[in-house]
Amino acid sequence: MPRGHGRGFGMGPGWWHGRFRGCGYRITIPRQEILKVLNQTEEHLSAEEIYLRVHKVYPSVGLTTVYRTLEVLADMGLVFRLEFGDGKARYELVEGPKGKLHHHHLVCTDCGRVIDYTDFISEEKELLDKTEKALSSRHNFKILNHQIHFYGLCNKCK
Amino acid sequence: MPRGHGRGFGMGPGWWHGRFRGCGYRITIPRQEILKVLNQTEEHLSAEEIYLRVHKVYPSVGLTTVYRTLEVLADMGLVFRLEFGDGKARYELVEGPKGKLHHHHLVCTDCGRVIDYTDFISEEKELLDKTEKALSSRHNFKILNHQIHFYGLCNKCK
DNA sequence: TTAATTAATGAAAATGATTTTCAATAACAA
DNA sequence: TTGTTATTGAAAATCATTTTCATTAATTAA
Ligand SMILES: [Mn+2]
Ligand SMILES: [Mn+2]
Ligand SMILES: [Zn+2]
Ligand SMILES: [Zn+2]
Repeated sequence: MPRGHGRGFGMGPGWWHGRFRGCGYRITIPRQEILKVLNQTEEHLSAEEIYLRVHKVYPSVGLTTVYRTLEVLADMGLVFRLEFGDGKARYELVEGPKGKLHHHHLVCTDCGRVIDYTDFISEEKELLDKTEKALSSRHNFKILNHQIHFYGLCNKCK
Repeated sequence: MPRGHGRGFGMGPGWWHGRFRGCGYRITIPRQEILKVLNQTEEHLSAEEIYLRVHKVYPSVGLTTVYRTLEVLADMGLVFRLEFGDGKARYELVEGPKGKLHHHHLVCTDCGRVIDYTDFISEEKELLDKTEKALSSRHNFKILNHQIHFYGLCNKCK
């Protein structure tokens, strides 16, 4: 198992410390706890849901700080901010628990359930790369990332 | 040119009348004007932008009605509601002006510009179909539609 | 056509997520 | 330890969207 960027659960001070310091950010309890929450779930949590979980352990942490921290983390490229159309933004680690990396989403338009689509068909990745390059040059557009959302009805709702 | 669903600009009462009646909806001036606005632009307008344009012609039409109408139109499957991450929803006709159909979007994270990506690579469509089928069965999920958003920097912003 | 029915509307108020303000706090470099 | 200043929490502000409710007007029945 590669150790370069690897990170498990009991890794001491947290792999993100260096990243923070490098950007001139201070390491604070709210920031650590918010990252812990994100690293402990497979869900796509809203700011308020994250707040509630942090709040259980550190009741002094406020919702405002959660919003601010999530913005910082998104700017640093540590978390993705996702909108599935239910009016609130949702967040997930770019490099999620169990080393989960880039993936796409199935969203149930009825109950709001979100399924990560990780069974990545290799052809898809290739085609996406090719498409990104074509679009990049055709529209003189520097593509940094992309999102694919499938909307429909989950097994319970259809 | 097929006439079945075809529609140009000077088509009289509007091709959507039948659709409305079929759903039990009444045909009103606000609804007609909102559809006109959407049919006259290639942009991805917010509710307020649509409101401003309708308001110029019919100052009595209110923003509330624009929101309500857009919801109806989305439910009817005549318009798509899109979120590009700037905090306001944007709308476009499913079957846009010049007969533009399904397409994807390039979004500039700096200036917010949205580019329709219609230069559709045929392989992409095929692969997407295949992927939809695979996901459908693997997750027992009924996929109704999908969105692909590429985020990055446009020629002016990079 | 006209009257009756009721969907649709507009204004104002309410909502809910997110952002801003600002004085107090705490991280950390020296 | 101390000084500097980034970060914080609470409260207020903002902004898009929704709800409420009395009025209006599209459609239907006569
Ligand atoms: Mn995910
Ligand atoms: Mn478009
Ligand atoms: Zn569902
Ligand atoms: Zn731009």
